[in-house]
Amino acid sequence: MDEAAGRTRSERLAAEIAEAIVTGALAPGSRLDEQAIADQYGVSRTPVREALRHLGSSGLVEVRPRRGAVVAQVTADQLAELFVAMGEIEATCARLAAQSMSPLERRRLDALHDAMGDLARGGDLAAYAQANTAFHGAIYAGAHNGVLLDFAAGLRRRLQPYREAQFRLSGRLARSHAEHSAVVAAILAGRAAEAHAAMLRHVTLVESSVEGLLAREVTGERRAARPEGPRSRSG
Amino acid sequence: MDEAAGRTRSERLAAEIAEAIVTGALAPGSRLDEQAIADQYGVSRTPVREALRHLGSSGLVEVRPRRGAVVAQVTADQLAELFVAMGEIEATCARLAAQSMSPLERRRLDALHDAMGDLARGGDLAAYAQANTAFHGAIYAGAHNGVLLDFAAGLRRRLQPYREAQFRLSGRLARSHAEHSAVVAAILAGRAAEAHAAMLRHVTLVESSVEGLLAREVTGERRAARPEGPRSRSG
DNA sequence: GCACCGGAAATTGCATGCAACTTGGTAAGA
DNA sequence: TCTTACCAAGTTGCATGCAATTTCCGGTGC
Repeated sequence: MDEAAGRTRSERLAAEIAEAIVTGALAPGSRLDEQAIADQYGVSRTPVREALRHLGSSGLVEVRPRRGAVVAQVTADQLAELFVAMGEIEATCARLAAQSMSPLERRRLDALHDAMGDLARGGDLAAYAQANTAFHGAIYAGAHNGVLLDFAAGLRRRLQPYREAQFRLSGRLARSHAEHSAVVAAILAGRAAEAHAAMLRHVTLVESSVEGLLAREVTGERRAARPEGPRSRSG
Repeated sequence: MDEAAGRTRSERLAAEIAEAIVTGALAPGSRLDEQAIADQYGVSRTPVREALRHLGSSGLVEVRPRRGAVVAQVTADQLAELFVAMGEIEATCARLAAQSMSPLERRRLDALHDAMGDLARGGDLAAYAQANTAFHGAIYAGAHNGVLLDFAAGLRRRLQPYREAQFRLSGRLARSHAEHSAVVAAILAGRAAEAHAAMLRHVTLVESSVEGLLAREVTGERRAARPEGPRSRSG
């Protein structure tokens, strides 16, 4: 039946709404009407409210007191900040991983990296993207720090839509794999500072390539999405 | 009178409960009975539930589905992870601050640091602790990254109880100020890598001094595992 | 004596209802 | 025509009530 029986309705709602957001089914800026969502899922407003609050504290939705919730509107500035933070956290995890990964973890990272080389040469975008998530996840885990792991995972989820777009660029796969090679080599050799630098360089390049896409999307976007309201975003 | 009039009851409740936790009025592990809290604050359970969920996602309380909420129980291992993460984030902010602080921000940081020198020499623990929060906050802000700022502020709040204990140690004030000097000098000169290293060293020293206190506190309450987890797994 | 089992109390999760606030639209006045 | 006041509709915040689950406690069997 429902294998999620142990979880509460609000948890399942939060998971479903989050899925709808990261997959793009709910566009940024969309209003999240409590009653409408409640009707849609056949529950009352109470668990919907809890789910929205939960997503609010994870940054996926923006809850404004007495004014309802909307799918988090990521401005260009905020996206840049997210990418910088992501890069720094990933680089930190890479440095810690170089210091404290177990031999088994290192072997697995190496094997995963090798397998991704085949995927990159084969040009399988979807498979590479999935393996890429596992690759970065392995490095987060290798840092042996649950706090950083949670933070990195949350950031990655928020950046998921923008990150996927980046792989559509031709030639990014081989380049991504080459950058990974530098990271893996440093981690396997235990060269912490080098692992940090290599990962930071990698994510910074991802960021700059995404920024190109974003510039087109944000500035050239038609009114179809209808952002909630042009609030003065001077900062 | 009530300057929090614009905020909702659940927000005020969250702030008050958080205050009670970080000040130690609510001990770690305490059960947080919804009805009891509701009666205590003269509200219904609904806003209490929302406040508890909010605090749950910030890490201050642990909410277990269908089993109620308790003040987050921080084990020795988790505390170590929190300090490591805090140190890495602070160091990252220091490096970014060295790169991107405005001249005004640098002057203000320098002035604050000077003022803290007087407080340290005067031995005013409370004033120094307050200024210390402002000092680190200035560096978070100097990184010009709201994501890292939020993360650092959240971590700092969770570590607040343990951090305060550390200042009670004699001689820590002068030592703290000396370590700050290295950080400030690097930031003002724009030496990013040096700022990173100096801040990491500073926070690591704070961590090790707190670990001594914690060892006594934790073992006094309940027999805990060895403070240093087995990093290299045998098997 | 100890483990196991069953029922009652307590507590959480959710549904429903109402009041307060926000918002969109309309009309009056300058 | 633009601004402002106001009113109505819609939405959120909160209180209350009920059902489901957990927890506690006493009894029973081994």
